Amino acid sequence: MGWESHLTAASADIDLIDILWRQDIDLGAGREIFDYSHRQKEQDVDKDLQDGAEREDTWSGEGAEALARNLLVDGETGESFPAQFPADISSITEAVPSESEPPGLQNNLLSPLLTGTESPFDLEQQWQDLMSIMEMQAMEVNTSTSEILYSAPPGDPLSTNYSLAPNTPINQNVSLHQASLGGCSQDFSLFSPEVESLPAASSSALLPLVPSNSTSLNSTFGSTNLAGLFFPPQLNGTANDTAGPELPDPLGGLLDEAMLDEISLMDLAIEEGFNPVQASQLEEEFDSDSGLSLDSSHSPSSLSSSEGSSSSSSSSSSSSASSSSSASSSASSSFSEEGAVGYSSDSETLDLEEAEGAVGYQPEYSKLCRMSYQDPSPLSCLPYLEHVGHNHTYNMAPSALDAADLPPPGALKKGGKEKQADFLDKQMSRDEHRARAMKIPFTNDKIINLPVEEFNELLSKYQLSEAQLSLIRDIRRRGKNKMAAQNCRKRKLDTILNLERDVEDLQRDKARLLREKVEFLRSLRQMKQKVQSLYQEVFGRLRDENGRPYSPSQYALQYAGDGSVLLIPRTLADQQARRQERKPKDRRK
DNA sequence: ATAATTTGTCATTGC
DNA sequence: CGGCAATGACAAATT
Repeated sequence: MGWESHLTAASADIDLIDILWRQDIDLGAGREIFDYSHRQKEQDVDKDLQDGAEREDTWSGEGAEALARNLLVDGETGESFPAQFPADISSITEAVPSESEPPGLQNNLLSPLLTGTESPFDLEQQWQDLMSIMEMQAMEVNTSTSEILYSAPPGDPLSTNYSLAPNTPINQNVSLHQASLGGCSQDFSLFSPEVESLPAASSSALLPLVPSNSTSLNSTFGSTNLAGLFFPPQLNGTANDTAGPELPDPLGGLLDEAMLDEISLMDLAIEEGFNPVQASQLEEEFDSDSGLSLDSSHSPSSLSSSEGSSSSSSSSSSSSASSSSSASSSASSSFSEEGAVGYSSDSETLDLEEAEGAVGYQPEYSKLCRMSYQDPSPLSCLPYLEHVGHNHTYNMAPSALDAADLPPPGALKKGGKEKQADFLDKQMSRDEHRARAMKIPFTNDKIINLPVEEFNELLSKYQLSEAQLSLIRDIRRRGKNKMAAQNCRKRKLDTILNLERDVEDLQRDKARLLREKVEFLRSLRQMKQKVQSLYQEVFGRLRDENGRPYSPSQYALQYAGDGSVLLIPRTLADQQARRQERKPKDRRK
């Protein structure tokens, strides 16, 4: 390969000569100064003559960058994690729809309760409305999780009902890490102490949670609302018999089908691996997993910082600072030498990976390794980086450079200078060859990277022909453009990485929100169940003037706004429930 | 040997 | 106007 490349390079050189001619002409250089033959000779010389000095220049910068890249690469491999996450999500989302199918199951589950205690519900209209809403939600929730959650045997309706409660509590323990339940539980306690007694397991689980954070739930479940919310579950039972399908959930609005699907999926996921208790931890882990990605917040800021205009980059900055410091420092040094000054800052802001990528000298890195030759180990490359840093010597005469350049680390062991020289020659850039051919008395590195003032000073120190001057100008122009292109690509890469990070962050947030939603729904479901049991308890203990129990089919309990509970005829309750239900629907539309 | 990537160069644009 | 950086496009070089 190497030889072939050489050949190609030779042909390319000829082309280059033509190009140079054109450029020279463009620049105004007289042909007389630059004969074609001359050029050919020069180029040939370039090929033949392999200056180590120029090579050193190339490598110094590149080598350092290459090293940096390796480090970065590792980091990137680490980043792969986030990628996994999306897959999980997708799988979850895909799975969701399937789960949504079995809504009936839940109804069945609830129905047993209803059958047992069903008819006797004499609830106020509000109660019914709330209940209906709750039912809807419960249905949805149940559909998603019913299968999993409700595995209780279909024994007596009552037993089944109660069985549900116990099951839920367990789930709560798992999922209920948030105070929402707490808030609910509190409400419950207010309502009636008995309720808690029924689902002992659930209540116990709930109680501890209660104190922590009930704000969200409380807000949603205002004192008035609470009654309604709680009861809905039971209503489900009753509603199923009477008007289950009819009642739309007011809360249902919150739960769109899509949402439900996701939730159901989430439920599955949670049940599989996400314990509610651990949920928070999991979330943290997720965040940490991003590791590379870091917090979403980081990314946006960093991007802006790096380039202002182009993109947002971000997250990497923080991470890069610590871990990459060593690598970054080396990289930065290389940068300065090459002259890609502009973006050194960017590289710093960026993660190691990014910085390296930006520098973009993977090939160079390999080259460096090759250069090191004697030291195949990657670590050996590091010393080169140091050299790179030192490359300033570069400016020295090429011959001196050659001698001093590579070998210093002790690389010269086997190969002999010749081999290394060959390598160096191969690594020399076209412009370096040209410069050598034209006998430019200073390094391309200087030509390219020196500030204008120093550059002019340098030129003034030598008497250079027009051809040499034009070549130097071209070298400077091309060199700067080369670095600009590298920076540009680096920037582009950074932008992409940052966008990917943002996507990962958003996916993580989405997953977290879904998890939280599932947990809330679960707690809500449990609360509804508790309300159901309470409702049954209360209703079952009511006696008419004759000491006989009220028929659930004829009467229902309704929760009044003032906190009182009324026993009203079923017909009234149903009517009120319908009225209240319809309004929310219209709003939705 | 070919396909895919990376890197260098040029032309253009805007500052 | 000249210089310079950024960037798209194309070509050469590498993998």
